[in-house]
Amino acid sequence: MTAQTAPEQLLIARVMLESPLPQLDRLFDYAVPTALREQARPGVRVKIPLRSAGRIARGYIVETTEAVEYSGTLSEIDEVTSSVPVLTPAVWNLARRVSERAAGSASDVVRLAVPPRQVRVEKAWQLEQQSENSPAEYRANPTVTGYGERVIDSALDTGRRVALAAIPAVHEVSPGVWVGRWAVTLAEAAARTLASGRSAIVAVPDYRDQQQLIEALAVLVPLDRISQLDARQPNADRYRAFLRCLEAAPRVIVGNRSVVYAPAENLGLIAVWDDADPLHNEPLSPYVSTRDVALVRQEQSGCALLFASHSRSTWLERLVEIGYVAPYTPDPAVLPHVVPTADQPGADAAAHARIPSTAWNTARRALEVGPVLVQVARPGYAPVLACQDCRTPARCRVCEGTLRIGGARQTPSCELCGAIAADWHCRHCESTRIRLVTAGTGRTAEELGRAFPGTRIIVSDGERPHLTVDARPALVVATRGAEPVAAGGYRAVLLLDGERMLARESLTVAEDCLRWWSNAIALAAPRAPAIIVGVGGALARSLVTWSQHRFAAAELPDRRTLRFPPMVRLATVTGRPETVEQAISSLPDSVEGHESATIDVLGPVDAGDGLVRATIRFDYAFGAEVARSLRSSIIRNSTGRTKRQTSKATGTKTSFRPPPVLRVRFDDTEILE
DNA sequence: AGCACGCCGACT
DNA sequence: GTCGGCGTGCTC
Repeated sequence: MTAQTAPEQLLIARVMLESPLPQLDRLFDYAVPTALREQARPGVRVKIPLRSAGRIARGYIVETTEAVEYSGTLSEIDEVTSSVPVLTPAVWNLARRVSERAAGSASDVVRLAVPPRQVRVEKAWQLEQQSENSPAEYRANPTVTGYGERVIDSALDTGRRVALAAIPAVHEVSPGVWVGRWAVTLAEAAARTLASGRSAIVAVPDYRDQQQLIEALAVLVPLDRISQLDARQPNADRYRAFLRCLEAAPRVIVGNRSVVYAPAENLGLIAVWDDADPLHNEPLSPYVSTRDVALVRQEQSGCALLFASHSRSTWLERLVEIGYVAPYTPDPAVLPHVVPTADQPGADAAAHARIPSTAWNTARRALEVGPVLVQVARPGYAPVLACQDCRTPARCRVCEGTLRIGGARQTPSCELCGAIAADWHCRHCESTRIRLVTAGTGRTAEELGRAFPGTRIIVSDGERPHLTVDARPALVVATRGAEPVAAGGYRAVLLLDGERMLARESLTVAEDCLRWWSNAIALAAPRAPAIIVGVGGALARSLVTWSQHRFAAAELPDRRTLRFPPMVRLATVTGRPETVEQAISSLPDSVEGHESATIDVLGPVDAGDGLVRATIRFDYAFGAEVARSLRSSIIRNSTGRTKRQTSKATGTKTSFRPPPVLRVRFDDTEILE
């Protein structure tokens, strides 16, 4: 060592391992060799030895420090895979909080947040970064229109949390290009954020929504300031877009659910379109929805948060009621022309198929001037148990869960708590006769086409979706959720399968239907009639007055009484009976400072393959405690569990892992279906 | 996951 | 007396 070299402090890197194993879900300290000092910055991918020098694991440096927290001898970082800091501190903090809340691994969340590395893409990007051509400054003063003078602007500027009732209309953003008006609103909000020098993230449920948003953005924001980050795009494209987000210049980042993890520095806005759409539910562990990630990220970053939708979800309504999110409605108000009809399908079946005469007449007239939307149910619903006499769906008398039946002559039992419904009787008509109701498949386009001979028919469904249709007359038959945007709006909207959609057995069926119908009605031209067939009561009323939030608000007291989401939270625990039993028995039974908060367990019920499932219901105050408790149960059960079995027959040794030792899932609304 | 440590049966 | 079986536990 020469005299000039100052004695260097030992540099320590704290590393998150890329591993799904819960027992490895913590930071490990490694010494940074002198040769890697320059590269070993927080956020970079590294390779490190684990347990023995021969075994190399991958991970990310989360932070560097000079203080030693680990008392043993440190191993050295083996290699810095790339000097690009892909796991930013903000995203790391988000991943850690989100995983804690969901009793999952931080590395599982990071896997959603950081796309796999593409060496060629990364090299090209790095080269481009050196050439230092910063984008032209975005000079504009965009404003969010349709909500009163600068009302939303100031909400954005002050970082508020907002539940925004979208404007039910379509809009021509450039000649011949029509999008839902909601897309314009979100694009304006994003543009305003960008103009203030900050980035905006906009999460939409599916690709069709994303297209509309991009069209709306393209006329407001320079194209090189827009990134599309979508888990379905090819890896190279996704990684390229991801790297762009790491650049200092603010951007608008658009994508589906995983976009809420985009590494935008200086984040000014997170916007979520239609938060109740099930596509916002992440199917990968730890199963955290866009809504929840957005709420956590807003809390951490202090950015503005915009939930926009035509129909308010009960989850959002709860947040409005506790004052956490502020509601805004269009000003001037926009009221679609909704007409409920109790008319029965016409007797003349051959001519009118199953369309009631009022609906048929309206459609006939509208078809003379432009396109008409016909929304139908998706084919094939599961059979449900209902009262044989009055058709009221059968529910568990203990917990209001859904009743299921195993075999033909078996007694129905509750899917949630397992209670046997031995002496069931209908709470509506007191009948004791229960039967299986099978909702038939949806009506076909051909069937509808026969009712309107000589008309152009366009079918849009899950397999053959149409994004848009032109303004010429056509009967557009779409399954719910696959409605195209029509140039100028539909001249009439027919919601035909209301009854069938409502027949689906699910706690959330009413709010789901309200969302599907509202989204379809919002595609109508100004003052064009939207006819809803066979639906009355509070549902129809909230559509006619276009005040879906009132319906959501009215749901909440019932949910509180029944102890159902969103008034309580749920966690389902699946595993072998003794494991689930252990996890349940180690749950906390009280939370300090929240003496009135309660927790209870439904089940366990059989989940097949020798596994059982219990559903834990708890008040929000319990959230952190329940997550922590379940997490430690997961860790306890994940260690030393590999069992080797010697097969008697062949004498060969097979190593097998018992199926998921303990699976935990929070706020899974599908459990109620 | 992997891999090392550690405590009981059949062998030079 | 040991060699090695795989249950248990740890990984900076």
